[in-house]
Amino acid sequence: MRQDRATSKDVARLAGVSRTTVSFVLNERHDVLISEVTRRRVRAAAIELGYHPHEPARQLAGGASRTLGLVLHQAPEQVAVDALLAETLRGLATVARGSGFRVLVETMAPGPDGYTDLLESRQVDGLIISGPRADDVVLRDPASAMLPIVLQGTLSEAVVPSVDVDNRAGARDAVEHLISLGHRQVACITNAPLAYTAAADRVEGYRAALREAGLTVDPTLLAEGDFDAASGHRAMAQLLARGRPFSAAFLASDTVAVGAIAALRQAGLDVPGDVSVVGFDDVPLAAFIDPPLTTIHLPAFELGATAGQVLLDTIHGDAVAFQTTLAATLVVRASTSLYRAGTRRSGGAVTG
Amino acid sequence: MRQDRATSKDVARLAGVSRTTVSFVLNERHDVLISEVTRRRVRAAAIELGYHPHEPARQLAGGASRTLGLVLHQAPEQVAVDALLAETLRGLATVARGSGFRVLVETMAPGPDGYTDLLESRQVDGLIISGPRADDVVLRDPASAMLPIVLQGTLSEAVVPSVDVDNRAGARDAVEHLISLGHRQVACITNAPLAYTAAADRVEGYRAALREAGLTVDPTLLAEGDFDAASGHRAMAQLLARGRPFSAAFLASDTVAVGAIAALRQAGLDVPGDVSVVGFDDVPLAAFIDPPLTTIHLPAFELGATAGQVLLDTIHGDAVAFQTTLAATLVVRASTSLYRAGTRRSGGAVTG
DNA sequence: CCGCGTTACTAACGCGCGTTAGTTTCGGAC
DNA sequence: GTCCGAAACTAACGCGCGTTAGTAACGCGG
Repeated sequence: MRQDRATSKDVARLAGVSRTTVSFVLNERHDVLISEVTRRRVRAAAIELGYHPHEPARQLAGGASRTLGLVLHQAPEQVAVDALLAETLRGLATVARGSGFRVLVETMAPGPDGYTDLLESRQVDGLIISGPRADDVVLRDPASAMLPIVLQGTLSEAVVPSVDVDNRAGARDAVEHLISLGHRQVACITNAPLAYTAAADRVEGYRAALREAGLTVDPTLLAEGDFDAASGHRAMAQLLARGRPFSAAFLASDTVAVGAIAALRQAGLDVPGDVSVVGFDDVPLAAFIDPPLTTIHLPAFELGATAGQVLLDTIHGDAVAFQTTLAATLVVRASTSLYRAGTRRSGGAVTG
Repeated sequence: MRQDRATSKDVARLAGVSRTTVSFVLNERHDVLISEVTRRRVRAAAIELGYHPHEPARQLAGGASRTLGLVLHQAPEQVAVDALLAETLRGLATVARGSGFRVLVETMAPGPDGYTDLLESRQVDGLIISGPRADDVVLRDPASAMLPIVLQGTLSEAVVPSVDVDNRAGARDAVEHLISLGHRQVACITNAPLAYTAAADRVEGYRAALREAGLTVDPTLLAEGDFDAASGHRAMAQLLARGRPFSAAFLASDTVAVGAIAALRQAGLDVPGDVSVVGFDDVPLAAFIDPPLTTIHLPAFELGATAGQVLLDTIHGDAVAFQTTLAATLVVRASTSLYRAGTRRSGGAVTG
C-alpha cells in the first residue's frame, strides 16, 4: 500500500481495454456505449487492484474539486464556546456527502486575511463563511457577487447569498413569552457585542416585543454579553448594580445565560422565583442545568445543511434565494414562571 | 475573476521569463541561482495578474496534497454533545497551518465504511481518527502500520501511533480528591458504554484510587452513562434506586454530570452538601453551572495540536512516539466538599 | 584560440485523469 | 460485393504544475 498505487492504466491493462474505457466505466457514463461484459471486466479489475482514482488528477482534469470550504471567521474565544459548531458541521458534511462533496475547514482569526485563496487556488469549489465580520471587504465587493460564496449569518450590504436563523423573530418570541407570563420589566443581556449582526437582531426583537406590548424600552435594562459565560456573569452583575428592578430577563445566548443565572444566585435571587429567564440557542446542556432553561431552539444541523445546499446550488449554477431564514422556536422549560407581584423582592430585583 | 485564471505561463510571459523560472521564484527555491532582479520581476508579475497556483495541479505534480484529514468516527449523538470538538479542531488547524497544511473533515457514522479512500485517493496526506471503534479493522491490520494515520484516543492492539489524554490518571486524581476530603463511599457513572476505551480507562482509574486507599470497590455503585446529560440523569436515578449509600460521585463526563446533578436535586439531595461530585472534561460551562463543577481539565486544544504534530512528523518520515499521553489535571471548584458524618442523610444518599 | 567552470536561464517530460475525435468491426440492406 | 450506420472501442491531447537535463553567455587562465 505504501508502494506503487494502481493507476487507471494498470486497470486498463488488466482488463484488456484502453484507459478511456476504464474511465467511462468507472464514471458510469451511460451515454457511451460499452457492453455489459466489458463493464464487468473493468470493474473486477479495479477491485482486484484496489484502484482508487487519484483525486488531485481528476480535479485537475475535471476542473472541479468537489470540495466545500467552511471558513470559521471568528475569534478563538467564540469558537471555543460555540457548542453548536459540531452540529452545524455535521449538517454541512451530510449534505455535502450527499452530492459527492467533501468539506475543508479553515479556521482563521478575524482580520484582513484572504480566505479567497482557497477559491482562487481551486482547492474548493465554494465557500461558506461563518461569523462574517463587518470589516469584510470581499463580501461587499460587487465583483464577489458571482463567486460561489454563501454566508452563514447576516451582514448588511453583503452581496452574496446568506442563510441565517431568524434571530429577530426568535428574540421577539422569547420576550413575548415573558410578557404573556405577566412580566413588565424585562432586562436583556446580549449574546455578543452589538457590532455582530446576530446580537443586534436579537436586541431588535427584544425591543419589538416590548413595544408591541405597549411597554417602554428601558436602556438601563440592557447589558452586553461577549460569547462566554463569564461575560454573562459580569453583565448581570452590572444590571443588578444599576438598581433598576426587573422580574424577567432575556439572555440572548444560553452560554451567557448560565453565567447570568450564577450571578443572580449570588445576589440571592431565585430563578424563576424572583427572575424568570429565557435563553437563546438551546445548547445540548440547556435542558439539564438548574433550572432547565426555557430558550429559543437554534436548528444548528439544519443551518449547516441549508447553507451547504444553497452553496451546492450556487456551484451548479442554479438560482438560489438571496436570503434564507430558518425559524428559531421557543422551548418552554422551567426557568420562566408567572409574574407574581409581592414576591420576595416585590416583583423586581434590587441592587445586589 | 469568474473568467480565465492566470496560470504560471501568463506570469512567465508578463515577466519575460520561462515558466520554470516562475516556479522556482514563487516556491522560493534558493538552491537554484536566479538573480534578484528576475525574482522581483516575477513576483511583481504574479501580483499584477493576481496569480494563485492551481492547487490540484501542484498536488498532482508534487505528489502531496498538503492536507490533513480529520475523521470523526462517531455517532451523531456523540458529535452533537462533544463540547470540546471545536477546540480540538482549532488546535489541529493551527498546527496544520503552521506547516502549510489544510484540514479536511470527514464525519462518518460508525461502521465498516472505509475512510482510507481519502488516503488512497491522495486527497489527504494523512489521517487523524477520532473516536476509534473496537470494530475497526484498519487500525489493527499490520499493513496499516506504515500508513500516515494517528489515533486520537486509545485502542488496544492498534498498530498506529496514538495521542490521548491520560484518562486513567485523571480519573484517579478525581477520586483521590474525593477520598482526601474524607469520602469513603464513592459512586461512579461512566461517560460512555465500557466498550469505549476512554470510558473503561476512567473506570479503571476510579477503581485504582479506591484500592490504593484501601477501600472496597462496590459494583453496585457503578452505573453507565452514554455521552449525553439525559443518560447521566438516568444513571444517577438507577444508582439512587439501588439504595446503596454514597457521599460522593465521580461522573466521568461533565455533560453526564449535569444530568446526574439534576437527578440528585430531584431526589432532594444537595450538591455538595449531601453528595460531592467531580466531573471530567472541563467543558466551557463547567465553571458556571450551579454548583461550579470540580472536574478534570481535558486539554482539548493541545490534544488536537499534538495529534496534528505527530501526524505531520509521520508524514515527513520522522520517528514518532507510538503513544503520546497528555495530562488531565484536577480543577477544584465548588461541587466537592469535606465529608461530614451525620449530614442530612447520615453521610450517604438513600433510595430516592 | 581553446577549455572550463560559473551563472542564469529554458525545453520538455511526466504526474493521472477526463474527454474529443477518430478507428475498427460487424451485421444487414441493396 | 458494396455501402452504411451502429456498436465498441482507442489514440492522443490538455489540465497546470514541479522538475531534470540541458543550453547559452560569460569570464578567465593557459
